[in-house]
Amino acid sequence: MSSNVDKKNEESDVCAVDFAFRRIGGKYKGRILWHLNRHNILRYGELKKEMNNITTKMLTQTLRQLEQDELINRKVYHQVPPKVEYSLTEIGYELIPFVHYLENWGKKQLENKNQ
Amino acid sequence: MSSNVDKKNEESDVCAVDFAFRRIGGKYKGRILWHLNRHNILRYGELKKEMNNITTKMLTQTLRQLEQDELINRKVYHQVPPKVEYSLTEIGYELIPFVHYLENWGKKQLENKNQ
DNA sequence: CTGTATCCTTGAAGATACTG
DNA sequence: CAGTATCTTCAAGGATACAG
Repeated sequence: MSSNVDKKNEESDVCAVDFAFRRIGGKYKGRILWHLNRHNILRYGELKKEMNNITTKMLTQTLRQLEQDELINRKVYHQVPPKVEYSLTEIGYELIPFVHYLENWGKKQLENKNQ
Repeated sequence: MSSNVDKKNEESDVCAVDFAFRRIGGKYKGRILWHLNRHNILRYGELKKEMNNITTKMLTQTLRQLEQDELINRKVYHQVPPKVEYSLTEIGYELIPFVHYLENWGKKQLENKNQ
């Protein structure tokens, strides 16, 4: 792999940007990471309430993607009724500074708009 | 505005995250910012080459959005043939640290994958 | 060279009903 | 409680032709 990376290093850099954007893109991923960071651990239902109006389909689907990309942990308690807890993985946690950075940037833009 | 922000501060925080994600979401925005930062100024055609396979429709459309959100400048030289230069605004430039953060994060994940 | 204008395809997201 | 399963809608993105 490193053989063809050498000549076109710029390309692989861009791919990394692209790769990362695909990982955190979509309508809900940023907000889910934000909430999970704020609460450390959230059950499915708790997260759904925080997300306000998201459908179960979208929430489940998005959580599965995040889990597959290893940005979040999913811990199932085999009880009745069931209990499932979500939390950030280390990799996911590494995105938090960036989420906060974006949040502050966004706040700044919103303030300027409302003046 | 600040009156109803007090009681539900968390909500406005999330909105800022959401707001920012919409600004830099989409398939090409991150990469465009990345290239503009790298080259300072790029003409339409140069940027198109850098972007590799993007259609004129998508490139123009995305550039117009970025311009409207004041993340980039568009400078037209009324010549024949025309010449248009794109560059980052100050606001857009403020997103660069975040693009780089994501880039490094992405590189790290890609390295782990290929091992 | 820097775009517009159309038409078309695809995938993301939403609504709703149902289940272990 | 924590999801699945379908069906539908809609906007993002792509292909192609043309223009100032």
